[in-house]
Amino acid sequence: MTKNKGYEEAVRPVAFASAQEVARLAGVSRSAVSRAFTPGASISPDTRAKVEAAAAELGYHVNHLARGLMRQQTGIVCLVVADIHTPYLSSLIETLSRVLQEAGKVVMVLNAGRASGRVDEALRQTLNYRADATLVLSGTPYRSIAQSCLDSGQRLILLNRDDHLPGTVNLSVDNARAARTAANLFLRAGYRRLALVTSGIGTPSLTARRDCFLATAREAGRQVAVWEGGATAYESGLQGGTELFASDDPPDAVFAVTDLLACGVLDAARHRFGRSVPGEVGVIGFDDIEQAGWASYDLTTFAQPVSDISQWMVRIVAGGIVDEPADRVFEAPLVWRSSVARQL
Amino acid sequence: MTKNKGYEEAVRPVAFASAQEVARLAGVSRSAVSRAFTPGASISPDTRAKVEAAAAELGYHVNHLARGLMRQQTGIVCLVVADIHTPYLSSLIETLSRVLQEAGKVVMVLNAGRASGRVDEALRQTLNYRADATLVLSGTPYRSIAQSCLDSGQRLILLNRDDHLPGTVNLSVDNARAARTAANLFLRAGYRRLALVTSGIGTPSLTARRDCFLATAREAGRQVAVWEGGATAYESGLQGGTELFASDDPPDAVFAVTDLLACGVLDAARHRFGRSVPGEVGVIGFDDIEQAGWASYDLTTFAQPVSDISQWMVRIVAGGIVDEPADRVFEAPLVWRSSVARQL
DNA sequence: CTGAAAGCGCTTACAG
DNA sequence: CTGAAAGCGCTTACAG
Repeated sequence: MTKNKGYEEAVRPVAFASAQEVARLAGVSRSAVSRAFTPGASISPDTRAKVEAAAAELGYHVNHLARGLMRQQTGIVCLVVADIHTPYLSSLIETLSRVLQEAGKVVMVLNAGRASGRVDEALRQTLNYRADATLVLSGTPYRSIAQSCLDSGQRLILLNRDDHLPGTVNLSVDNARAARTAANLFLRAGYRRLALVTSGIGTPSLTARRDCFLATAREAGRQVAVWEGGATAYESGLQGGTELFASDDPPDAVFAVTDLLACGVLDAARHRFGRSVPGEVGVIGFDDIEQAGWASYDLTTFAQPVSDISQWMVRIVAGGIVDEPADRVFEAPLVWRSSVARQL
Repeated sequence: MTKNKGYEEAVRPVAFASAQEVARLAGVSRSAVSRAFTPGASISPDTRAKVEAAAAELGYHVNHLARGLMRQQTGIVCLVVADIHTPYLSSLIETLSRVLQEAGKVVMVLNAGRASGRVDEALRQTLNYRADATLVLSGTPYRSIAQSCLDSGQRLILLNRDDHLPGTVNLSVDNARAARTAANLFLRAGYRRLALVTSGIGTPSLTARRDCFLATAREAGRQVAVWEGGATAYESGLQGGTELFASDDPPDAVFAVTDLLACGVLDAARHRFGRSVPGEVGVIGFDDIEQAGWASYDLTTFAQPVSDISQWMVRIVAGGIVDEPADRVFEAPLVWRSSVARQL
């Protein structure tokens, strides 16, 4: 309350300088200070200079909280995400935060954990801080809370979700096509005993990859051994691979629905069963995480269009897309490496 | 300005309900609404119930921006960080954001890129949004801007920085001890031609690891081949390893100052020179990233005390540490795996 | 326990 | 181009 009383005596006030103080020092009005920090506002070069000098002297920084209260936007964009440490998501966050910042936004990260309900809790924070937009990178919000976001004027963008909530923008990746390509790659190369490894987490993306891979194999008259379990992580791939290769009819080709899983499968094949890759076992992953390119894996996979997704999200957030439908499906291009033979 | 005029006619107002509206609907004062959302405020169960009912009906969410304006804190904690996609940093962000949220804070991530000056730009944002605290995980801020943060009452915590700016809290890891341990491990096992691989980025941590490794080897009467270059990444390790193993006097033990580098070195040894690890070449890394535990690497390394660091940071941010010196050096425990022999 | 009032730090018509 | 004034949505002594 009296935070700035006694200001004159204090050597170094532990508090922020206000526009009021800057105005006083510069000998102009409070409004002039405001204008000096508003691009495009009408202010003479002279008073602007005076304001800037005073601001520098006082160490003044516009309070964006107060500004957000007046303007209809705060500049805050929320990222709702779980498993931040995961290679794919961390690169998405990396590039998303970069382009968002370049667009003048500031990003708030809400770690939604893996527990259910955490997404909704995050969305509530989003509302509390009056975010201009929120990008849901993992998990699915309940309709009611999502509706609240929409009602309050927030832009809500969901990544890889099935349920098209009206008012929401849905971005996704062409999982079906990639899964079909994976199956055909195996079949054409001459692999005969196909398998699929996926986690126990049934996100729409993973489910789509699984189903399309199975469908394509079936159309070609092939059975597919399916291993499903655990988290979407290396360990699950290692375990799944181990169980598959230990079975009576071990596969010679496995599509792992994620690179993390694929690395585990590959290590199981190579280190636990001494199988050569791609000669005895072909492996295909999905995501093109950095490790997929490392010499020990050199995984054939599909690249997440991280850059395209980020750019599109920013365009939506920055209001660059209006009236044209913002929903979009991005391609995940095949990245050829050496974990699957071209021809056996 | 007239955002809520015409509210009665609108089917669904695209705007936020205010405490004022909640008060009207609940038949209480504006203050009562405020109290209903302030833990510990004096309010009767009866009026609280009325307020909650009205709030639910209107979809009211306290505006934390306005709240932050009045209280002396915003609840915002900024993370200034570069290379977010990197395994070590992404796990630090993962656990930091989790514990911070559990402590009732909200985290803003400022991607400082790798360019110089970006840290200062980030710190300026920190000031604009009146963050309660900011944690600098990468890079070094200029004194002047750091001083501004301190002056404005922000808590400023720096990770692994050398320059102890007064007023700032400095957290670091015992790099010296780890590097010494690495050298001794090699020497005791019987490795004879030591090498060190580090990046061209001279952060205090990397420099300390390098210097202490070299000093320990020197004390034992050993020369160390040093490769230094590139970013702190797998590719640099691969290149460094390749050049070292191709030299006239190739090493039989290399300490890579980071796991990412170590993975590259190990792949160079194994895949480009057919050297067996740990029999012909021993490799030690630092960080204990997830990949260090993967079967293809199984890297002996030192674990970043991510959890301890996070917990300590949160205690400082939440005000749990007062008057006692908050600076701290954490140990990075050795993680024994199979990339270095116990005895050749 | 409760309400009226002042105030946080800003922006933006409005009138000059 | 400029200043006085109203208002954004909240909290918190103050007085009852």
